[in-house]
Amino acid sequence: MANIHQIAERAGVSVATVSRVLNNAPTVSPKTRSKVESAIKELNYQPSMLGRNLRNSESRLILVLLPTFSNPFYSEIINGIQDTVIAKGYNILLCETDSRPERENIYFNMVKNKLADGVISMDPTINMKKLKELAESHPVILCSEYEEGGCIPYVTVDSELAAYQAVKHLIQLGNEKIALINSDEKFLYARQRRAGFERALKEFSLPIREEWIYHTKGLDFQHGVHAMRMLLQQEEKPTAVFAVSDTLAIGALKAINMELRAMEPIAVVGFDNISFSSMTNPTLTTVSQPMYNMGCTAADMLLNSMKGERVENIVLDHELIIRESTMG
Amino acid sequence: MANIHQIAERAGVSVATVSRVLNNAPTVSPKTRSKVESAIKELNYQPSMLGRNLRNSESRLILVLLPTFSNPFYSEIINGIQDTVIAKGYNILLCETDSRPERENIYFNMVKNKLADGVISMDPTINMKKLKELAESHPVILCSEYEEGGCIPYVTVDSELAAYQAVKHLIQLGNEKIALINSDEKFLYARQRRAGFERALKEFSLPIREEWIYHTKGLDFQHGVHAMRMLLQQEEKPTAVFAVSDTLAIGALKAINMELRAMEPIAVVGFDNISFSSMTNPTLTTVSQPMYNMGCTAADMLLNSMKGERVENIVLDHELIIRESTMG
DNA sequence: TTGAAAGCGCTAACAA
DNA sequence: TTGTTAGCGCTTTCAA
Repeated sequence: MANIHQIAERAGVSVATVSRVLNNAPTVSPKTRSKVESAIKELNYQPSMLGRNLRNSESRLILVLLPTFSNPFYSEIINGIQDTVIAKGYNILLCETDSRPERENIYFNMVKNKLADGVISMDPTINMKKLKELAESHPVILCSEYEEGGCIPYVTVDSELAAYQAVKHLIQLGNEKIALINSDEKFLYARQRRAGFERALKEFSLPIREEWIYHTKGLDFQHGVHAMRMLLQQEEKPTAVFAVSDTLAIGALKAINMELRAMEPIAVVGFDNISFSSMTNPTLTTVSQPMYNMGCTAADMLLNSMKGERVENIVLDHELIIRESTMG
Repeated sequence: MANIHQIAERAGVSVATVSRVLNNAPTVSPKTRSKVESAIKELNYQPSMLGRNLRNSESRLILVLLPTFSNPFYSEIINGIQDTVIAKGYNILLCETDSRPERENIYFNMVKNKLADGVISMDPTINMKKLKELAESHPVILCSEYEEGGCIPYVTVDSELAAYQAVKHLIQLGNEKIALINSDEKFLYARQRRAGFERALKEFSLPIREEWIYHTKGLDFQHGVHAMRMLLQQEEKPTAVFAVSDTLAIGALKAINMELRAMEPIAVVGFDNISFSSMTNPTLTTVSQPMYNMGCTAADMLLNSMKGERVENIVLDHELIIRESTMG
């Protein structure tokens, strides 16, 4: 692989001139430019990012942190991030933390080391203290999960409102016994969705019954299956369920299908509108988050923040998608 | 952020010595070492990857190419790759080509630019000519999709055999009218799975009927739905379907559920064993590919290849997972 | 056991 | 308009 000196030599100019051509500096005569350009072609030269990055003290890499690849919710967000940053000449370093703190450290060091220019975190399990520390000296954006009253800019949806509307929908269908399948309430979104759930129940003077609130240990389908089984073991069974994630809701649907062949159907609402949610039987009523757009927005915010601009928090619109799982 | 000079100054040694401590060189006296180490601690120093990478002419980044994030098949493979390379001090640069050639170029240039040390491609739509060119001078491994008789090492499963076994399973269940939902046969795996499909039919003297072979334009659920609808419009309907991807099979299941309430069930077999496949109703019989293991293997092969070792192609075992969709 | 110095490939300030 | 040169932060050779 040729380097800039060889190009300079071949074109009979200095390395500075080659660099100018490479960076489209306006102060190069057309004649010189074309000499350099042919040398570049002839030697099939590609400027080294390593050299450029060191010199410019940037890597043009964006670190994207997510807890797991296996929840399709993240896939669409990543699409949005990737499309946006690529258009600006950046790339993404996708990092699954798997909720393992030692991984977090690796990634934070990459940023401190200038191996990544900024961070978008979608990981609810992240060490917020360390992230805030990082954010003091490096651009960081939170996507989806955020910190209330924190100093790191975020893009998200109004989880409380969405949950409220989802549960209200169940109530208006005539359900009075509504269960909640929640994840761990150490996560903000979990607390918010629970709050929305409770607000709807209170508004219609329905009691909040702890035995109908189940906390899962994760978001995999299997956790949803397990949660629903637990709920179905109650003496008095709920007639409807709100699950804080489509993956949990789909697991719940599965459990209902398996255990309740002859019983009255149980209405189910999920959250996220992952593509699989229209493939289940029945199809899943769910809260649609604008995942792709959320990714684009997070990326834009980060790029702006990297330019030194102040960025504002953004709350995107959601939508309740009504499908068969709440249509009897 | 401190640099190596500041550490050297603080510790009262030369930068060479600091570098030696950083790299655990054995020729540093314990006393000097501890002086340097405390300087590092005091200044909270992290060596810059950018400088190190330039000097060593490596980036410790592995480029992973995939066509799309939205097929969960890839998620598990990526998990395997990531776990393996992280253990060796590498990270992955995950790149969705979206089957867009201009993106491919960006990524190939990153490798040529030394911004990535090697490539694992899982993208069937990749420009194989260019990839081969790249592979002449850089480490490249193909994962899942590969080139027969090509020179790039690969890890995959025996698609033909797996398809044969899947279809044989359908035949042994008594099905004589078996449809194939295939993707575009420009992909090797599609041709191989079709070959396995045909081998099974021939072995049992069943005719191969073109009207029961449908080629989709993609692997999304919706393509499976559409394909199944087309098949159900045939005068003579198949009694069983083999789909070359779980996503297509799940779409097919959906179409069957929607259109056939009162009809005889149609048996369905998929391919990949994605986690959704046990959440459908009925659960999906499918060919399980060892996705995580495939990812680990691809990563190991690449790391070996980067060390200059010769690597052999590897064909991993698959397994037919029989579930409700072929149990009447 | 340690240090001085060259150099990885590039950009940019300054000079001409 | 172009060239010279310093330097980004690190590793490594050579010499002491």
